[in-house]
Amino acid sequence: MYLKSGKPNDINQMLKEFDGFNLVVHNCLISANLEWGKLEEARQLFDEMPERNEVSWTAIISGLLRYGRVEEAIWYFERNPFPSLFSWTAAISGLVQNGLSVKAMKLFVEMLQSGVLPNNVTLTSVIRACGELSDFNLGMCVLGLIVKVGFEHDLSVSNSLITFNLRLNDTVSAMTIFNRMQSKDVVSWTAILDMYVQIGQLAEARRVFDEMPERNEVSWSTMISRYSQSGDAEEAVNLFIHMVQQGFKPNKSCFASVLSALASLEASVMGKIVHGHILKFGMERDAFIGSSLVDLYCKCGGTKDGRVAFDSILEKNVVCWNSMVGGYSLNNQLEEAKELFDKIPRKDNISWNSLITGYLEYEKFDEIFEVFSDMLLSGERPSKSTFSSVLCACASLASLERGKNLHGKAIKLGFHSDIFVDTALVDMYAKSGDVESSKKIFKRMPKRNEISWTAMIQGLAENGFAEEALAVFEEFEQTKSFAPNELLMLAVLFACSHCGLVDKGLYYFNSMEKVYHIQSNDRHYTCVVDMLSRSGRLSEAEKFILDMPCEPEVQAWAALLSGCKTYRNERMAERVAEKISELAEKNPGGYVLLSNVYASAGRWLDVLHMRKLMKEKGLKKSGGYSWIEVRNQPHFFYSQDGSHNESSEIYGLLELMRSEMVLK
DNA sequence: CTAGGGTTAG
Repeated sequence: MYLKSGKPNDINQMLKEFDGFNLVVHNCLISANLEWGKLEEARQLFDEMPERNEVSWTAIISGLLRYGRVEEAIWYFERNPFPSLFSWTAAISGLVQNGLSVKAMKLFVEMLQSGVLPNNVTLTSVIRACGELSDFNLGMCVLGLIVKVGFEHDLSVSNSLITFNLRLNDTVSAMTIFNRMQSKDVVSWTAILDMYVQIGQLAEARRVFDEMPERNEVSWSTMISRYSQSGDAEEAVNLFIHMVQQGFKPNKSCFASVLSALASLEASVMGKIVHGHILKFGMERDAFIGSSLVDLYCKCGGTKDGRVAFDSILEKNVVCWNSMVGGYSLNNQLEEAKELFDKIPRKDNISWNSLITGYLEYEKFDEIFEVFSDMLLSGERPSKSTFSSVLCACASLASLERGKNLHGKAIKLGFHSDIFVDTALVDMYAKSGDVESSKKIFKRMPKRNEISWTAMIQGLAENGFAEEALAVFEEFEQTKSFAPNELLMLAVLFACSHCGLVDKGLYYFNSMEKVYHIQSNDRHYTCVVDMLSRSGRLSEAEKFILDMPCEPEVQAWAALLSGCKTYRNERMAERVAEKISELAEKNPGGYVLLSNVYASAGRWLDVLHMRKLMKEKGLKKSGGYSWIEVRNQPHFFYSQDGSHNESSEIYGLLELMRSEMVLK
């Protein structure tokens, strides 16, 4: 009683005052110290004992294993003069818990050879090891032994067998065992609940949960984490609230799951309340909870609070570091991200990807290639998400050479038919102007999602193959595998606009809400205005833009203005220009756009006027530019001037080529 | 001495 409720120091003090030595009291003290996490004290007590029995040995072995001190535990195990069933079991289960299932199985065989028969506890650990190894045959051997020793109707053993079958995706066997069990406990029910989630039947899992005869914090935790993992964060949080209301005390796993759900909802207020509870229980130093807290605060934009949570984690694992690096990346604190990244003691794949994703989000492309080559040098194997990020950078830079190189690496690493990598490749080749390669990859993709289709349609349209883009869209509609999304429809409208299929475009635009139930946004409207303006249906375009339910983009007016210029409608041009000037007052981009629009319309005086106006207002947005890559080196061409240092040569050559073409 | 639940990127 005293040991369970008392403070370790008081009791250790008592022991010193205790006259003489009592083996039983001493053993109790060792287990108590282990319970309190006082590993060194427990070890010292053990080492100083004048005599030890099998309980002492078992306690120290299992205690060391509980804290992951495998080698020391084995050292004691090998010197144990009383190799009883208990100490064998302690060693085997400890090894399994530390992920050393092969070692555990070897020990189990040794145990059998030494003539000791397993009990139900030993068997549960051994079955778990078979499951971790996903070894069906090994599992069947153990099952034979179970039947032989007569434990096939044991509750714990049956529970373990359910999990073993689930791990091997044999839900039928798992269900059979569950149904045949005479008595079931909360573990059995929780396992079967998880089975329904595994086969994708979350609703059925919820039914099991609601009808379970008995629930504990693990059952709650399972259900909450499953909701969170399958993207239903609201339901996860709801369930958490119910759990607390019903008087269950959430444990670490549960807090970690609910924090993750709150992070995806960016619910900072609720997050702070939960954080309060965690502080009350003193669990904020835990690695699982800590990394979830870091993630929560960073997703809500508070990297400072995130950092405080990070710094208070006692034993940081790689996930903690990754969460913090990802948090900085997310909030455009890329220097902090890199600085922290460099300090990660043992980086994993996600560490690299978190940093790369940050650079991608904020368009720091050079850094991406730098980090990527560091990654390769460090020996870390890029994953499919590494490839999709780095390929995306190549696409943004239209960097064909680098893209091809990556394509080769991806094939070598066996990512050639991964949906994410393939989509990134389709996009990269299309953006770099190599439509043929883009098409080739798209055609042989075994599976496609809406992003793959969008990349292909957009890619074709942008490279001047608008009709083909529309043909691909029609092919998409025939697959009927999923409904198009707004981005896909934007690509379709873009294609219609670029091949003059105005009525078809209008048809698609009108079917967006009616057929596909997609809310059209300002970019879709701009596309339609562009479409109408290009084909000379100017008054229709103007009416369309004025009837828009949302605020039109400046680009919509610009498209109309450009149409006015092409079809020489001076009066409308005046009206539109007026409108653009109004909008341009509001944002700096507007001025640049306006000056570019005027420039292309040939009104140089107005251009000069606009640029002057911008200068006066202190607006410093650079004009548009274009670039091309030669031998991995980008060359930039700005629209205002001949800023490229070989521009006169380039333009000269261009002129020469033009005359050649005319001569032919 | 045991079975069931946990955090990060895309």
